[in-house]
Amino acid sequence: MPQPLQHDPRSVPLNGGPEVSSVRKALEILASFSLERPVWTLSALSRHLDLPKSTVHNLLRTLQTFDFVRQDPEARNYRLGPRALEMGLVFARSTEMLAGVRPFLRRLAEHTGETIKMGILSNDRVLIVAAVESAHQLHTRGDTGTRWPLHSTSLGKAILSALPEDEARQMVERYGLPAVTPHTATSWESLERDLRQIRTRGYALDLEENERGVRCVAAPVVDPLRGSIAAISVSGPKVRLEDDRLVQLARDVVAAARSIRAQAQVEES
Amino acid sequence: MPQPLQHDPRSVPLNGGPEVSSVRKALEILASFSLERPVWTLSALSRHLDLPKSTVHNLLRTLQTFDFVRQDPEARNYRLGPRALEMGLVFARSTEMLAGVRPFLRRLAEHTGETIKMGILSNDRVLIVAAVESAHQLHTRGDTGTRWPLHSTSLGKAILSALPEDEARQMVERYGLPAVTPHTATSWESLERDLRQIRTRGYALDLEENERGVRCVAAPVVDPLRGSIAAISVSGPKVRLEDDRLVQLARDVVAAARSIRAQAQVEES
DNA sequence: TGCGGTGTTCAGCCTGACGGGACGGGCCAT
DNA sequence: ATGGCCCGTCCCGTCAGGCTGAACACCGCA
Repeated sequence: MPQPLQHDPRSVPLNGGPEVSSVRKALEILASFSLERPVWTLSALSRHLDLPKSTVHNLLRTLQTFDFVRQDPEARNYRLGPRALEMGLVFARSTEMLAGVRPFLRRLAEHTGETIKMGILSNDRVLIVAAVESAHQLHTRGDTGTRWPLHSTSLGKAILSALPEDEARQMVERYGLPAVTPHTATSWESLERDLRQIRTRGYALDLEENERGVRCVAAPVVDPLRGSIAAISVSGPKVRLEDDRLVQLARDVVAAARSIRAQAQVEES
Repeated sequence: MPQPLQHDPRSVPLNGGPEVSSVRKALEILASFSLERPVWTLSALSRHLDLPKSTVHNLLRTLQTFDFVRQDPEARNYRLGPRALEMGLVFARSTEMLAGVRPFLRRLAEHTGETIKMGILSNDRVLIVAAVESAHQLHTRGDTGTRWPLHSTSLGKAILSALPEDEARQMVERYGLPAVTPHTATSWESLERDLRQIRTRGYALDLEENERGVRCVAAPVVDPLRGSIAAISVSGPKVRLEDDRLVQLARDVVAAARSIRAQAQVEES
């Protein structure tokens, strides 16, 4: 069963130049809080990040004074603080494309009956920023806040397809191409062939590349001014998404992506 | 005209013990990004925080590698990155009380016809975490992500009323009691009298204490397990919120707060 | 062609972050 | 009770590494 990604201390991108290591450690602490593991004890963090307890303690104390992290008074364990939410809200509301997408996603969900997700690039993976779940008994989850690999998901591939090729390649190789299912592309060459197709036809497919039995179609949403790139997808069980329906869904997704971009442009006033 | 609060470099709470100063600086950078000022240049940050440009530059570089901050490739200015959103989502979805409140707020908004807000404590102020705006032509804004003083708002006072008295006092005095309008309580003693009343009757009023012509009623929502405290409010123009209607609205708000708490408890499974 | 604005780089000094180790308190099973 | 084990907290000596000021490159404007 594929899992959304937890923070992995190894994989951190380099963008040249020296870093402030104490800040890096503090950010690694922050990044450790995920949907799957929203609560940490000091010692667990210390083991997870392979840092002495006292170091983690110092950093946590500093994070606490800003309410980025909070300590439960009795259980003494740590979780994110309201400051985290504040930053998220500021990001969301100051990013034009994200501001008014929900209605579009909802409409697409109603029209297709399947789960709709929207994702953006975050640290070499796709972060789900908005989702509307299908009403069907059998459906894919739409968990906002989770992160997934670029190379095994339709959202990821859609985003990659809209990126300059060398950037795309760097990102993919920084994270690697693990075989999530037997259908996952595990070499840049095969992925690259896929991306070329995606660019010409305008949408990306995921045929059980990230989870057995699940198919998806995604289209990129590019904000021409300021190069931020998002993607939206329709996903569902293979039994409902046979080949010919997939083509129809692709059309719907591409159309929705276009109208989101159009609306974002209008709002740039 | 009252403004939501920007980050103020001076006012930062102390919780005893030493801090990691480079981390503190990095967090001050993050906290500088607000709804009112979501984009910064390096030099502006350096002036704002009174730090050398090279220092800010180092810190920004580190924040960038984790996608907490992004630099626009051509404009070269900085804004928050997707990682900020991720943290916000993790916080929101791992905080039981916040998970399913929107329907309650929407219902209350429909029933009262006025703007509904929900706020939590963040760094000695109230952070608006969710809101539904009134459909009336004339209405108060519901800007999520903004922060307001504790002593001059109904949300703030409702939260204070649910806190141990000494904690409440510390928070208020850390921030100070500026006179936002002529009706604002400017001494702890007068505020304290107000809080006592709030505790006995269960709701807080704001009679033009934060903005001329605006009245609000708020009730606290306490999560008994794990001491997190929120509040919800109804706010609108004085002309629609005369004395007797306020009493009715107070009843509605208190009832809504109760049902939110009840639902949160159920979900603690 | 300068001037004021931006962001970036570098190297040396000295601070202040780091981490080992000691401490105190719950909790559980012995 | 008693020990073991986990938790978080504290302190202080050491020396890596963060901080900074100055120099630099770039851009747009006058």
